[in-house]
Amino acid sequence: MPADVPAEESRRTPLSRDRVLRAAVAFADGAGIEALSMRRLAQELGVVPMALYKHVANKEELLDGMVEAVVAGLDPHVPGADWKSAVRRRILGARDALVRHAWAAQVIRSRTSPTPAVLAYLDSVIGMFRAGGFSLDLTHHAMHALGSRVLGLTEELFDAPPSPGPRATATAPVSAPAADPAQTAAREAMALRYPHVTELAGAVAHDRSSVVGGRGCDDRFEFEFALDLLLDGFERLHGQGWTSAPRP
Amino acid sequence: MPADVPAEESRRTPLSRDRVLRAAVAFADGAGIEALSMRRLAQELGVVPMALYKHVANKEELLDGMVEAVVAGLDPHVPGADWKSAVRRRILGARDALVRHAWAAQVIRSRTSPTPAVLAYLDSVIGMFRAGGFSLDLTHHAMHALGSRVLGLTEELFDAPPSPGPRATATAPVSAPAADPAQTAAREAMALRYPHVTELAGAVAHDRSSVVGGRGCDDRFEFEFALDLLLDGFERLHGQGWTSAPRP
DNA sequence: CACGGTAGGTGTACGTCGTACACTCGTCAA
DNA sequence: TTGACGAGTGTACGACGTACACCTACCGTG
Repeated sequence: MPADVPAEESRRTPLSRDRVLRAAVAFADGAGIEALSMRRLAQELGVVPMALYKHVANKEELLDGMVEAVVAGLDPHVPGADWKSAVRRRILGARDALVRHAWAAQVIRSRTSPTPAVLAYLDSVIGMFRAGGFSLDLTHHAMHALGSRVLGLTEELFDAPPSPGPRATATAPVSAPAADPAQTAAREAMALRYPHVTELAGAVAHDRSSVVGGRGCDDRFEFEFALDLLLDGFERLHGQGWTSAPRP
Repeated sequence: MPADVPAEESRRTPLSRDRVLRAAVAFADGAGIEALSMRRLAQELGVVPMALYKHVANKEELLDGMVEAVVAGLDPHVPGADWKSAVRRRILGARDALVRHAWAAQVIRSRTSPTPAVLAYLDSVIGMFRAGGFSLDLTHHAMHALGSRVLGLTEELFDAPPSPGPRATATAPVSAPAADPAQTAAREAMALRYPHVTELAGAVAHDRSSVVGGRGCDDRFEFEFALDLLLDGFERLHGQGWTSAPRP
């Protein structure tokens, strides 16, 4: 083992949360998410494993950060068009990102609550429906129906906002460090940052308390809504003798 | 440490692959899939960890077995009806099972190739479309469009059948232990067992070799097919002023 | 009845993982 | 000059999956 390298080359750029995240994304892209461990990542960065913990709290937060990095990279918004092509392009753009980073869909699904960039993305899609004149009601069910196609997020997406979410303040660059009344402040900040998500979350009586009955929005209804929409579509196509590639 | 218990109570029912699987499912139902480890499961069964390996090859196979146990429990087939309500009821039945076992969707998605029971399930759904007069073409795209709603399986589902799948023979109770010509035998056995899946897989030119171009069936096309079906549906509903709960 | 094979349960051990905790060191403000 | 502080280090612990050698109770056969 060489005792002491001449002091150059050994100390590279001094590491940072951003560099850690970027390296993690690159590593996962190349070697797969299951190969990503704190130790391997540290090795990749030429550093001892524990050094990473000065920049991310733990592996969970590392994964959150990786999702943020990917989702934040989605292009801002498509030029003005009807809601339909706007939504279409936005979602296809998101899909492209998830195809580029094969691990991302799985990781996003595994997160217990959405990260800020994901919320921002959802907010923009909801905004497109609203701008197209969709009712809150229809927008809500449409979002559920799109389900995993709107990125890779499952239907339990809308859980977090109304809940006492410690995540939103912890991960987001919102100030509000602690204390009790600060929570309402955080809620307000969120309403400003994600107006459409907030509007939707507020308008819908999302009572998950009763699994079976429970008026308002239950998972079952959303599932059937999407299922029937698809089945009706199949029926229509079948009826008119549809065959592949009707669209260029 | 008690030297020697009176010899009763200590040796319970003698363990078996089935008992291991059942215990694993029960444990995951109760404690969550992330809490399930070989050691914990062994403890739950009052046995030393390595004892499990006499009944399952490794943890991967344990998870496969758990999926099998859940999926195999789906009721056989609904009484004769039009394709639409048949498919509908079958899928809702599958969904019920996945709701009962919250871990199942995630585990199914994580499997690299479908287990026999999953194949059988798919086969039955495909069969329903075919019985309804659907073309192979439309059936194929419909299955992709249903995507995660058909259980929890992703779109890369149809990879395995045409590939040199060592899994199909390894996991399935098909005999054919090894050797080269046995492979075609296994393929025939599969065609018998899952006729519709085989038909579909054979008819479709599933070339994943070229990600971008590649005539035939590419992921991108399937994604857009489903997306457009949904968007068209939304447009129609929006146009006719749809509001919640039009169906009982 | 003795006996050897075998299936099923055991014990020990290894390498890997995430990460707690105490440390060293270089930098910069006072 | 000092002393606080933040970034990187080293050591250690308790999980995890599982390889491998072992024991042991049972079996059909001689």
